[in-house]
Amino acid sequence: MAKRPWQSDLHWRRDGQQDRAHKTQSRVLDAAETLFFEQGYEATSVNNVAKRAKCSIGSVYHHFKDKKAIAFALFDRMMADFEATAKEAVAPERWEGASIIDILRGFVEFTLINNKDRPGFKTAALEAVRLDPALAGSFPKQQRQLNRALQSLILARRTEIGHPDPEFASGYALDLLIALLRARRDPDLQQSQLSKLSDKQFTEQVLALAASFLRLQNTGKD
Amino acid sequence: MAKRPWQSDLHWRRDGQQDRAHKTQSRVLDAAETLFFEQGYEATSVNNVAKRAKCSIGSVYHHFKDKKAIAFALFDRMMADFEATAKEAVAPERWEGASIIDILRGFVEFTLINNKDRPGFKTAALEAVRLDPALAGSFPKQQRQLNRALQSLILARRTEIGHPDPEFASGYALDLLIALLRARRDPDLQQSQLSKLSDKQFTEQVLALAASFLRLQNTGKD
DNA sequence: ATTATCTATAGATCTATAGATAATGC
DNA sequence: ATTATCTATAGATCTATAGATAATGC
Repeated sequence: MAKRPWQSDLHWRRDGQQDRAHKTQSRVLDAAETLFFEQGYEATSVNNVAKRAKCSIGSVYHHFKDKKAIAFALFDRMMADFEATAKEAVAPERWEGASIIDILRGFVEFTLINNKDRPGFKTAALEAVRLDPALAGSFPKQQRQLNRALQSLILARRTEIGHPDPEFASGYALDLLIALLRARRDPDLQQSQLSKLSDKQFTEQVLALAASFLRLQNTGKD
Repeated sequence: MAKRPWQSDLHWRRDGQQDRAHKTQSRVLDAAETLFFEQGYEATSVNNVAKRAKCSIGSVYHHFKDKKAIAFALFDRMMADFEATAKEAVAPERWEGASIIDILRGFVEFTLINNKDRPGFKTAALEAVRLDPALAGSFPKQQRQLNRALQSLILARRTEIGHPDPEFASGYALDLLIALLRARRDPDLQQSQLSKLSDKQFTEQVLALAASFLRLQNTGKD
């Protein structure tokens, strides 16, 4: 496999050669993802991780050079997962015959599900960036790529857009959705009306807002 | 001074009786606010704090029972500052003759300035909540209060609102502004169009969006 | 024969205290 | 006389390694 740009020798991690090696590494990463999210990176000892992964501390250090390397491996795993999912999600053939609102709905629903399934997904990654500032660009870069892909899916349907500047409007509408999705997720914004809505209601509300901003024309489906 | 609900004996802190005592406590809190924000609570040693505050570690422990007590004192200070500022900001006499858009602009501008001046303001508070989950409600409660106060300022001008449900719309519009302000602040959302705008442009953009959502009528100010 | 796992522990922090010294303000 | 500050350090982690034992797969 080609080296990813965020990997380096600093991020040493053993190339497991046995089946159980891969399984242990996965268990360690799963344990770390949960604990780093719940308690933070520093508050989590390598012993905590080992215990939750049901292996010894020595085993952890056999697979990972040091504690940092665990965080870097989590970052790597998150980037790979994100890349794979994003690539599949924005494949043009997947959206043949779909309207702009269908695409936006797909994006919102996917994000809501992902936020629920893996709450620690991003926290761990941000930790890695703190440990090695050189990584700072990688994640935003990937998100920008996803955004651009979504935007070009939308602009391929620009006849639906009533806004005078479709380029600007489509980018701004995506920002809007991302901002609202985050606000809903944010634990200390639970006072808002946004958080009181069910997933379904939330989705419809924000889509209505985006549609009104873009001034989407009804394309005459059924 | 009356005890605040988030204070308790767990949050022990010496009642300084000399001038320099108050100054030292402030220096310690300032140092901690910065360091907790930059490196996180666990990664910051009490010695780090003492050094930045230009005092000894023994002095820190003279004023604060333990490391947690520093975080709690920061939380306390943030709550008090927030309360004072919010109370002044939403005083009805301050907004006599102002339109809804003036009020919203005031809110956005204030938040932008505060985010810039004290980036660690809220991080430290969130740390305290993690250390004592019983605090979890206090901050959202205060924000809700501010929101309600803003909302009632807006609803006092409901004749400007064209939206059929002013109660819902005004709450939702505030949520929208808060979400967009956060997205702009979020360091790993720097890819967005939101972050590319200047403060001035950003303010006008989000106000236009809120105005369009509320369907504000021009009240005839030239 | 190689790779993965374990136990035990050295060495490096870091928190919190003890005890001595200096500054304050009545 | 009281309060604030300092230095020095005990005791409790926590990271990372060494060295022995067990499992894998050629």
